[in-house]
Amino acid sequence: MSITKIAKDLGVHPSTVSRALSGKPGVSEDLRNKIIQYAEKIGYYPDARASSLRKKGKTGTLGIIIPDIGNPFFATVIKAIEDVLYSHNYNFFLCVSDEDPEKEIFHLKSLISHRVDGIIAAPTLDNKTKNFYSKLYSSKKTIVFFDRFFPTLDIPSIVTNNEQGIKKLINHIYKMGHKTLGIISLSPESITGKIRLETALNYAKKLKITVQPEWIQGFDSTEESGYLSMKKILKQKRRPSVVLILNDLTSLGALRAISELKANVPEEISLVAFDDTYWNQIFNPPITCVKQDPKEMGILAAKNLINILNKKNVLKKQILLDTKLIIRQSVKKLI
Amino acid sequence: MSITKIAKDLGVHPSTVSRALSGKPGVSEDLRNKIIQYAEKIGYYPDARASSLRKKGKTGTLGIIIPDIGNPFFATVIKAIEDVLYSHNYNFFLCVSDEDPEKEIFHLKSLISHRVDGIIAAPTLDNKTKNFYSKLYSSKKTIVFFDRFFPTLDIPSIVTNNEQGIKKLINHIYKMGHKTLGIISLSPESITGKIRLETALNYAKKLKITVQPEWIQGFDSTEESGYLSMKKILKQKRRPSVVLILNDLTSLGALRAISELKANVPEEISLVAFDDTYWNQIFNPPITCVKQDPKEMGILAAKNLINILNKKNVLKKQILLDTKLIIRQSVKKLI
DNA sequence: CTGAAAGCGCTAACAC
DNA sequence: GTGTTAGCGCTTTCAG
Repeated sequence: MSITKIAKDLGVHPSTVSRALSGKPGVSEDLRNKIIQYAEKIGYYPDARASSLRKKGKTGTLGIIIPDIGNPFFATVIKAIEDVLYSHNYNFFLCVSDEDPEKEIFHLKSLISHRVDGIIAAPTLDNKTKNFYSKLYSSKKTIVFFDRFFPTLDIPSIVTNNEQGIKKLINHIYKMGHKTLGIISLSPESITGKIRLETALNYAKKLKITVQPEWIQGFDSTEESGYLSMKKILKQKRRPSVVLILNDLTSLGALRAISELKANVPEEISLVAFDDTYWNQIFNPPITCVKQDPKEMGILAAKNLINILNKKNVLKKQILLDTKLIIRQSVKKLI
Repeated sequence: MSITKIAKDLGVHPSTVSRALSGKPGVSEDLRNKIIQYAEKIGYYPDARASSLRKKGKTGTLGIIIPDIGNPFFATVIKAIEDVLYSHNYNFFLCVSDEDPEKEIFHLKSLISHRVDGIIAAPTLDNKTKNFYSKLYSSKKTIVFFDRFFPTLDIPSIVTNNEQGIKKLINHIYKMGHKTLGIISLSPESITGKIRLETALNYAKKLKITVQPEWIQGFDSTEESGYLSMKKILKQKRRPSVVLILNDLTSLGALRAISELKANVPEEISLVAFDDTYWNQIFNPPITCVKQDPKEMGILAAKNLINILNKKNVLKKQILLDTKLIIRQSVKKLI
């Protein structure tokens, strides 16, 4: 199944076959058709490796790195990226980092070995990964970050305005009269979680909303952590009037805990969440939240990468996406 | 950044560099170390294309084809596959078919061009795709199907026992005393949907459960379809006592319709669903359902493929996975 | 232990 | 129009 074999079988030269199959001029229509038909008949598909190797050009492949496909947020981003890439004829390797710097670097090396044209990544924020991305970038590899980025690296990125989102939520509960706040946080390694938590604490302080240390729970960005954290908060004798949950999977767990303990929302406890996923609308009552736009994030990341590859101008290096407050019925009006 | 460049810089022969870097014997330790250090210093990563081209061996890459990453079921399968592949050092191209035969065939061709070692696919069931897979398989490509398969093709597959799952659900509602049943079905192209629907209809008939034609709704496998279908059923003056929903995304939509219309489950209407995803547990009341095992499906698909690639024996060609009935509180007891 | 030469499958530049 | 030649980056003989 190679151009050489076809050439031999048809008694012509390999270069003629190459020209015929790749639509280049310089072959008579008769011969071209004969070659194309024969190639189809024997089920020939050109070897992309050999072709890209010889052309010294692009491979038409990209690498995408995400921490977790199980998270609907990332699944949605990937879906949007896929859409753009397909319409531009790119294939991509999907790499899962599990937030593990070693695993991420392993994948990066392998992507480089496969000579991908570019990399779209939600990077694990760690010194090792930072150094590696930095090296790659200075050796002219095309990289676009989404969801997270390294503040000290000048690599294009598409990130949600997390501070804005948190402030919108806290403003809302403030207006509803809440003065005590609990928080279900994320993995301590998550920069996203760190930013959201810090913004929440600072802004709550500014508005004189009390956050007792024992009201801050969460050890991880998983459903399990959300579940256990919410249970811990609910079992305290002095509870906050409202709990802020910092992402989608943890809020799923928190909601499960609430269902299980049959806590009444918003009468006994109010709830607000970062991220608007599937379940926020069908919970009883529907959850007030701040919505990121993972679809837009994916589209922008992919388009930016492609623009850079095509040497087109990229308008902004760092894109900050707005969040949207969606008011539902999970916050009790106290005033 | 090539072996030749390293060889030139160090004044040795490319073949020596190759031996040194790939851990082959026949290089003095001193020279080997010198070469390895130099390679690291200049950030050299071997060209996987050139290497696999020359070795005439495997590329270490696979292709995965799914209809939709937005669907949590497939996201979970992918996650499991990724886990197995990573531990066996395989990279993979992720391809999304959108249930479009043309798109799927386009992706298949591109996977072949990239000379993937094997393909794991939840195929779109269509004559065109069937013929294409059939051709690929007879030309010795390694393929494993999951979630769906072509009954007339002898290609290994890992599929859920859909009939069993539906029967478990219908048995349950029968025991609870229900005599009238509505169904929210899937896309007419979905073989999974077809099997589930037919089994439900036949088995209901057998148990003398009535299914009026206007109680069968659904035009698609999406959230939207589930939402609109449930609304249609709820608005009828003569309604079934229980509604069976045939997958996860449609049940999400159905639950949204129920929340919106404030229908009381299970007092006004009972619910059972195929698939146990995130939201079944946090809905009020929690949804009785039958659970597939997407994780197991992914693990088996990946392991089977790897076994075949390693010429190990595959125990069973067609694996049928059991379903599990999870009884919660969405079905009213009528007797 | 190291070097030389050949070739994986393909394409681009150059002949005729 | 078609053939010839060279070489992308790598590995694998075979020499020395």
